[in-house]
Amino acid sequence: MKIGYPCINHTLTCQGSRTFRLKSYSVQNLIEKVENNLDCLQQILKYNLKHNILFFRMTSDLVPFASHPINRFDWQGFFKKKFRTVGQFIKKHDMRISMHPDQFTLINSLNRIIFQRSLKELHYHAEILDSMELNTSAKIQIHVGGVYNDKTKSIKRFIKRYKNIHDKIKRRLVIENDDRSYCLRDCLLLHEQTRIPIVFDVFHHSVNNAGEDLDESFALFTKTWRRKDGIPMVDYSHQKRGGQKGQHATTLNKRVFRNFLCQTKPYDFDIMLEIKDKEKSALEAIKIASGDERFKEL
DNA sequence: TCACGTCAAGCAGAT
DNA sequence: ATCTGCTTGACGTGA
Repeated sequence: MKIGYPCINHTLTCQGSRTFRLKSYSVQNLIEKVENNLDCLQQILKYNLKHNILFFRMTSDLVPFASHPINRFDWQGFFKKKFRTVGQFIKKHDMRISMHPDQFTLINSLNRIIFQRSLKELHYHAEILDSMELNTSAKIQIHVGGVYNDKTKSIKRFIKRYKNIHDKIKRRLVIENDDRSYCLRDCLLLHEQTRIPIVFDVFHHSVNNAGEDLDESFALFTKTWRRKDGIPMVDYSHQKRGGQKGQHATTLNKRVFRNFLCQTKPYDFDIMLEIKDKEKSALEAIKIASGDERFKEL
């Protein structure tokens, strides 16, 4: 069991995920920003290592506009050494990495152009992880996509398109149950046809499910991961106190988290904490988990 | 230095 | 019709 947080670190002063406007695009600008982003990533990873945080979701903004037609720059070649160095650090310390392309990445879109754009975006994510020479336990997680008033058809469209996707993407792609359209049961249906592993989002499941309790859910989704995929991944969050239904919590509720660890005792998995205060909650979670025999110490 | 309009991209649900 | 959330606000112009 490893515990982590997504994308940015609020303790460090470095500004990660620095991007710029399309209007100010230039190769010079791109190089500058990528350099900054990679430096910042390195700082974050160092911080994480120091604090026993061995799971991290890298921002999709490492290379701004990488999948946009405006980009004709060979950033993979230019930054080859730097990506490799970061990757070596990750591997040396046995860290786990994931990425989460944003909501515009839709394999099952009705619009073929959106699908094509999404492939490019996925390709970009795969290139990042490949440049770091990480194995296939480093994953790219997406949601199933839109429903378009016909879930059955939309799932079928996903499966059909998935089958022709390049293996470079496929070997890293995992799907996550979401909070309104595709629940765990839908993802399992998709898994049967595609063998895609499922990232289980605890919070999404609590608001969108087909009646499975936590234990049943874990029994089901953990089976979708094979050895080469690494151990199963879980996105963890809970309801923001006093906030609107579905809003992510701003700080970790320790009692609820302790209870969650207790309820899932029979299973080993890595936890991505989707809590607004990021590394602060990760540190709390690690404190709580450190008594747990599943938890991985340095 | 700071305020604030705007930023590549889509969908669903709430208002 | 318009706004909001999504994994993360932050860029950059104009005063």
